[in-house]
Amino acid sequence: MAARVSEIVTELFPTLAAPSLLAEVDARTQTVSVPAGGFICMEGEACQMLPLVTAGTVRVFVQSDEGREVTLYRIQPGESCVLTASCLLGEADFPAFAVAETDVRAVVVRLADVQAWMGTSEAWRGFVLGLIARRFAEVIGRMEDLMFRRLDARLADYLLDAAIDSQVARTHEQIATDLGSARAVVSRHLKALEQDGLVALDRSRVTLRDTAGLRALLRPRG
Amino acid sequence: MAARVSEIVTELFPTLAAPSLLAEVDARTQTVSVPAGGFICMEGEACQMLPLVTAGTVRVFVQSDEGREVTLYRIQPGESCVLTASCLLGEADFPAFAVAETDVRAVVVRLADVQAWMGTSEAWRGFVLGLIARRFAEVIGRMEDLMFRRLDARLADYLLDAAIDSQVARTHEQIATDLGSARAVVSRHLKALEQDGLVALDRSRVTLRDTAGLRALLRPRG
DNA sequence: CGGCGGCGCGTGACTTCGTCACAGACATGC
DNA sequence: GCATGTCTGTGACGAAGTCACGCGCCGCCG
Repeated sequence: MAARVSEIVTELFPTLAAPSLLAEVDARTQTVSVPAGGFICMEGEACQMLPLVTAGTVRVFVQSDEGREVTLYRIQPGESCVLTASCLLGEADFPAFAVAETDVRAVVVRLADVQAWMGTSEAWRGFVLGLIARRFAEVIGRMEDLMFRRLDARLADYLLDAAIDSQVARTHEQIATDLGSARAVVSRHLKALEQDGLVALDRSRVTLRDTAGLRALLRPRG
Repeated sequence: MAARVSEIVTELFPTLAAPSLLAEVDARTQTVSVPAGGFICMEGEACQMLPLVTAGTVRVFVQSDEGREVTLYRIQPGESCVLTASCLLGEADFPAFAVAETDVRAVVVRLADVQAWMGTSEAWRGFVLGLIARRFAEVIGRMEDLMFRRLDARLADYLLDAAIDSQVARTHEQIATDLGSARAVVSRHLKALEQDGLVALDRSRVTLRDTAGLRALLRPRG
């Protein structure tokens, strides 16, 4: 089964497909599973592993003392938890929470290997640095979004983005934590959208009725 | 004068003090000056240089279309613009603005050297990655701050931190952009603090009168 | 010296958003 | 059907951002 790891990596992480690195990967990593809801990393922890996600999604978020949350980003297959990476490499504590949203499979690389490969593999270096840079930019973009855009614009954006077949199968609560807002506020905005005929509301589901109308709401910073 | 660069670097960036690296630094870098108010890097630019700041401070911030700003962090002597670094290494665009707050001097390293040294110098690698990791954590912490703490707590924090000899020589406008708020709001809060006897207000200056009282305001997430 | 213009500040009116509380609607299992 | 927990709707309120305007201080210039 060890050969399988490099195959998975080659497919999902094409930039890592350098022969010498893949041999190392086969020899020195293992795969793990985390069930939906499981914690990957907690705030303040010192990380010891770098997970390369091969299946499922991980949500990374910060949380206030009172329980309000803001989602920073999600890790998809083919990506990695760069916060973990930056903790490992910079010896800082993890500043957020990461939980599996679905069942997650990942190839885990040990701290020592992460660091060693930074020196020995051009491909590995480019991969890790690229991830960190893109995430950093993404988080800053998210911050701009949260600070400067009005909720109706962000909500419209979110709905258009999250819709599958014009349906968003989420509760107002889930939408609120993704947007960094509060459930009651999201409910009110959704109600307003419904009254304008842009969406239809059901329990745990929003159906988009007028995507052009929704797109018209994006303007503030869209 | 070339020998001087490695001396400056040794003093301000002690973790870079590896002989072979310093020789490279002497041979391949130059120093630059930027006057107060000068732009270091603009949003959307592709960066070509990595500046290691040796004197002065740089403010890195995001800006809304309407002109509202949020300061992400400041770069002090001995630090570097890690956003630049992450752009360089990850080939992403710079997602914010960086301007010199005071006259700034810096040693600049060319893109090619930044990348080459990542492979050849352990010290360089540790330096760059450490900077990125700490900044990433700092920005996330800032986001928590902005999202979850009330303005009076953040303002008290800011005043205590920025005071020199119990004086903060800034306009309400400057304070507001640092806090990611609006001038009018800051004015109101400062007025309230004055009425509670915690500060005294003059044109372009806040004088702290009761630091213990100010510290008592920090509690929400402090 | 007087007037003028820019900047910094104070303040009121209004909007948006978060918080809290509570009620009703729906789902599920018994 | 009934009970319980989850999801949603809504009103009241407070915190914060927006907009507008006026005032005082200061430097400048005629």
